[in-house]
Amino acid sequence: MTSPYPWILHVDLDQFLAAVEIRRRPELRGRPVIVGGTGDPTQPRMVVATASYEARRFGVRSGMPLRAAARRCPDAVFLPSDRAVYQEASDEVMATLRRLPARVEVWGWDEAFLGGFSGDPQALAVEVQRTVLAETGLTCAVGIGDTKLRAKMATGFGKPGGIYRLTRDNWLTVLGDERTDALWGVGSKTARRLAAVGIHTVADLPRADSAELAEHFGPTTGPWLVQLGRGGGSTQVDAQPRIARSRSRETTFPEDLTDRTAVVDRLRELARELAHEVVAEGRPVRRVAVKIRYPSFTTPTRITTLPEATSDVAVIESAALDLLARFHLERGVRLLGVRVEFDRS
DNA sequence: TCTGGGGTCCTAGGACCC
DNA sequence: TCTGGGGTCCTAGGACCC
Repeated sequence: MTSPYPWILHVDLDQFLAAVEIRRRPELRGRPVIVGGTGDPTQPRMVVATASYEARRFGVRSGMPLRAAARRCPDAVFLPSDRAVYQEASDEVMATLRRLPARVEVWGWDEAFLGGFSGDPQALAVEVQRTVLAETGLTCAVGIGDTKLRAKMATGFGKPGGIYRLTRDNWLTVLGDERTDALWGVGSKTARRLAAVGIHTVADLPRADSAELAEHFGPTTGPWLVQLGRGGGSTQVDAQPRIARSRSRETTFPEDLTDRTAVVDRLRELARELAHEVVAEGRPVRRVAVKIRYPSFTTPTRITTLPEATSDVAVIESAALDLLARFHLERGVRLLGVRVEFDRS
């Protein structure tokens, strides 16, 4: 049977970081596992990256301070975040997906869109789950949709481990009464601003006047919000690897830095590390930014454009130090960050 | 519960040029 | 003469996502 829909699948690994940890330590299966920071829940200024479903039952969520997680779930196993291992596991999963008869667009560590296939999307979704589990030992939810947005939102209903389908036929039935911040791309701030102009639910958005929303939210964002309410948007799945536009390194210190020399030293380290990394990858740097977070949590950024793109580590480092001179450092520094941007081509 | 790290994209306003 | 209009580049900040 031919389908009137250009199907897209969205694949999302279940509790990815925790699942990877459980895979290498099977004795953890069934226990609440919390991954984040150094894995020491007595340390401040560290947060949960991923909590296993067992830990989520205690109310533990991503982004929660580890100390708060430990209060809610004192018996949990706390593990440090091990980026290299997660990247490797992610590569395994993506390689597995690429062997299936579909284009694969990687969307972060634990997500991908699949498109450009023919045939039954339900059968492919089952095949995705079966193959990923067989070859990597990891489980995933799969969303089926006729746009990327619908596929992505569908996955949420499939979690964990299930399959769900959202199309133009059931979009508003399923999501129409939900608050706007249920949408992928609408957060609490935008939801509040939408509510202020009388838009409360997903179904309110396609009824809204695009021009009026453009007045409130800008020429791109306004019409995009209306589209979002319809579940519309891109149907393109692009297998080309994405070329990063920027790269950054940042550190929150266990205790605020109060000594100017210490701040300078740490910034120098961050800038050098980052510069060496991107230079080794053959990516000349065009812009350099420095970010500071004060104890008050205000977080200004200063950025400069270099006269020309450079692969000279010393030039990048000194640009960062020049930017640092434009900040007040007297009241202490909670976080220091450096970002470099590349020329688009 | 005192709030990580790594990204992307959009908007607003000023500078500058014709 | 008291004030044009468009285009582009740059910076700073905000919002959002995983």
